[in-house]
Amino acid sequence: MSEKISEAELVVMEALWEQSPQTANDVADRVAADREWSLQTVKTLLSRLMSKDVIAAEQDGRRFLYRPMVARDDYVASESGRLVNRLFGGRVSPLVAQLASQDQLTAEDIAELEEILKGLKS
Amino acid sequence: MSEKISEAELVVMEALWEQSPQTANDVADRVAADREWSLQTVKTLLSRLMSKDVIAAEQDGRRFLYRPMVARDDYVASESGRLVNRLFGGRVSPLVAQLASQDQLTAEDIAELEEILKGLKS
DNA sequence: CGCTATTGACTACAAGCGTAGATGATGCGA
DNA sequence: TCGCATCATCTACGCTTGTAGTCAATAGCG
Repeated sequence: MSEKISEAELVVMEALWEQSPQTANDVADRVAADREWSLQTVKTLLSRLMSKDVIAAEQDGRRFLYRPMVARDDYVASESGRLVNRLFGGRVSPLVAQLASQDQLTAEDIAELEEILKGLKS
Repeated sequence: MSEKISEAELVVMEALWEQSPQTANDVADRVAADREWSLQTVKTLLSRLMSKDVIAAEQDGRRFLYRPMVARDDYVASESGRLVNRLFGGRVSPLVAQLASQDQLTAEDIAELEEILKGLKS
């Protein structure tokens, strides 16, 4: 489907998902929390995301307001699916087993997982 | 830690994880199931994996026997962790919720997840 | 002992990525 | 109306990736 979003581009996407629409400057400010990027870098990333059709811009006076064209949920879904397929042969439980063995599961996670399972069984 | 393994390189790693040690030819044959790569391509990938120190080679006559230096489990663990951190703020349950909402959970997965949770609670 | 087939090393090359400078248009304040 | 600040666009450049060709060494066969 929509082209691959690179690591750096994703940081910009996150900023837009957090709030939109935003000007390039807004995005740069928001991104500055994570990365030490110049404004130019952020603009380049915005323009690459534009050509990948994952964001759109609407003109507002002499600047542009950018907004995401793909929902974060959709992106996250496709990335998670890709990982599960690549590394776990499409099976989800080994992934969780893996994370569990790394102690990446918080008590809260465990409780929530139980909820999820309960919901699925009915 | 060890450097990033690219998509194509991962295919080669999978072949080595499946069985090792193997010669370049063995790997190429095994890889041929997935990808239409020339033997040269596989050799290049092997040599890049060597310089990334994720595989090692031992000389056997005039050829080399390659073997992985990182366990598949370790790699998988770090990749899963990365994904969970990048996309879910380190929380595991939203990942599973996400996959569940895509119907990626098989009945078997659900049963196994219950087992995992049971194990964790004790 | 010389030739050929095999094998790793070196080289290549286009596309994508991370990072950013230079340029050019333009709206606004003086 | 003129200069400046502000934007977006164009260009750049070194690095990685995907894919593969060529070269040089060498082991084994005849």
